[in-house]
Amino acid sequence: MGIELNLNEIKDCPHSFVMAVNDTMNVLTGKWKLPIMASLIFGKKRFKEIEREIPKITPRMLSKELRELELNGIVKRTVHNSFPAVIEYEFTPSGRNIKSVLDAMVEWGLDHRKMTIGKELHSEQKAK
Amino acid sequence: MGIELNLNEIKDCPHSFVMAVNDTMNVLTGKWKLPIMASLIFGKKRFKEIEREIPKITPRMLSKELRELELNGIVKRTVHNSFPAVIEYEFTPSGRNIKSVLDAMVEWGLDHRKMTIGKELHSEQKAK
DNA sequence: AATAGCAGTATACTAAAGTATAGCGAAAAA
DNA sequence: TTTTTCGCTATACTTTAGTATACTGCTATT
Repeated sequence: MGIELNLNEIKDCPHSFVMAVNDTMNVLTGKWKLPIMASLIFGKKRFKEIEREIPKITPRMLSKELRELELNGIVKRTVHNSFPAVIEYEFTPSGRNIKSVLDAMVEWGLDHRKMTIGKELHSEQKAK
Repeated sequence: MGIELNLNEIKDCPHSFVMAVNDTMNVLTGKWKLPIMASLIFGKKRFKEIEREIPKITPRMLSKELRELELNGIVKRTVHNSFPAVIEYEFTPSGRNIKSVLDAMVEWGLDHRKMTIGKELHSEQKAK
């Protein structure tokens, strides 16, 4: 599978590929998405727990990003009907699968650093 | 390989993984990076060629994004000493390899759509 | 001689993303 | 009874990303 395109494919079917990449990018972009996901790797967490694990995040951003992740089907929000209500966040199955994308990113990223040693300063990579 | 973490790994070595993911995200984020890369898939291109292939891009953005891609070691810029000078952009080897990340994104993206049919409107995914 | 193409840059602007700070209503702890 | 915790929201602000429009110096074409 993949984006291996010959000249027929590029005329016939790349639209769904482009959409798929866009969907994935939508899930991953935003300053706090990855830290939030990292904090959910080991299981359910409550709002304040996540907030504590990500020192500089504001509740506004955490709330906003969690809502997006929920809308996009990455994270499931559960309200337990106890008093006071306990609310928990966790990955959906599909959300957990995004690890495969992160794996590919880790692999390429490490490789890329190896291949570019001495050719550039990686500190400049952030200097946009 | 990958981000498969046990409790030892998460204490000892995740920093390089996090940096690797960040490097990859830096390469992929920005409205025009993917279209530009798509236009370079089949080989070298000149500035104006790329510009023509991406109808709504402005020369300012094209210039900026190409410069970033170059700084990040994804794209190579070559000035041929003909008159007038012809300037060409092409992938570096490492840049070409990022296809592996895009493949993973296509795969997850398609899968994710299948898994969430009926559960959400994908049009909402863009509505941040 | 005038026009068009190349490879961009300059300046000014709008829109989107992110931050800072404060506060809410309910309940539990001190 | 005051304070703290939970799970957020509201308002205002700053910063970053992207757009619009014009222009440059050079060469080639008409």
